[in-house]
Amino acid sequence: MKYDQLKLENQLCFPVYAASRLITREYQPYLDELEITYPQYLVLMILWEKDEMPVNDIAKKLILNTNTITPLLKRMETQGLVNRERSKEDERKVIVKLTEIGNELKEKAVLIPERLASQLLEGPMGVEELIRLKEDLGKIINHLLRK
Amino acid sequence: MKYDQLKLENQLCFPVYAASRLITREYQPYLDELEITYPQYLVLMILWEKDEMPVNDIAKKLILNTNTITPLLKRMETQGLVNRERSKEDERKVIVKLTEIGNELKEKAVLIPERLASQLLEGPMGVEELIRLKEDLGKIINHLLRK
DNA sequence: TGTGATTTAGTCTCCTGCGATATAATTATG
DNA sequence: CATAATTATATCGCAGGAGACTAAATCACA
Repeated sequence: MKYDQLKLENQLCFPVYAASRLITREYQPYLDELEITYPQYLVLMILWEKDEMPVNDIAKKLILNTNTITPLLKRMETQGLVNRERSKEDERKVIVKLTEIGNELKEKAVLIPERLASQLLEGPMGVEELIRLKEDLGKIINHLLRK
Repeated sequence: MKYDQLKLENQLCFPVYAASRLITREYQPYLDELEITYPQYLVLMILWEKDEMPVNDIAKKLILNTNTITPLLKRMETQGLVNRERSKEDERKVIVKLTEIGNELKEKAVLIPERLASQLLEGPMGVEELIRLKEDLGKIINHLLRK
């Protein structure tokens, strides 16, 4: 059939798109407990690893534009999770850092990856396959970023 | 280190999330030519394969809620890509079908998957690996939908 | 030193994506 | 037949995500 490549099932794009939403959905109940959203969780993970980062560094790590990250960070500031203040050295930069509350969330969040991992492992894929999947996606991400 | 599992790089979720956005971004220039968005393209692919579907069937295929798909379809109707009309047999149903214009877009769209595929194949992964990746994601999607 | 380019954030606007809820049509059941 | 449950779609409100653009600070270099 001439248009076979236009079938949804034959494309890589759709599974990536669908899996992304389904995985986010899977996080939802755990994130609800902490009263944060999935992108907020990603920001927190970055800051837990290295506190005090300029907006742009966070955007780069998450591969997001500043017009996405700025309102996100503002909402997080309103919720009392982070502080935002201009850098003294370079006044173009806004340094984002965790509040006490943001820092304390780490203790509760530490269980989330374990729970997710065990949920995924209930499925047909083993640890090695999931790691390979992660690495394969990493290859695609690097390839697309390189251009 | 106690919190290693909270590092961004150690989680599967983030690569899926990032790859999804990057791939969509890769489609953008091609979709811009057709003046459609990525989710609109997904809807069209479904209708190109089987025209005249109720809203709910489209939503299920795309794993989207009706509150996402309804405004999407309305915008597509405004753009003249599809028609929406209530089913005679079951008046709860709204049947979505392609317009002449929506149908003709198929001819132009047929090149998109080829272009995307060749772009991905410029990267470090071969056809077999990409197919395996698609299947692995399919396994995860099925597992998460099953629950 | 001055000025044009670059960097960094932010704003505006539009399109998703979804939880909660509403409404109307249909089906199931006592 | 009546009404409760289910199904199909839509609405409301909020949080992303991104393109196009603006503004301010800093940098590069003639």
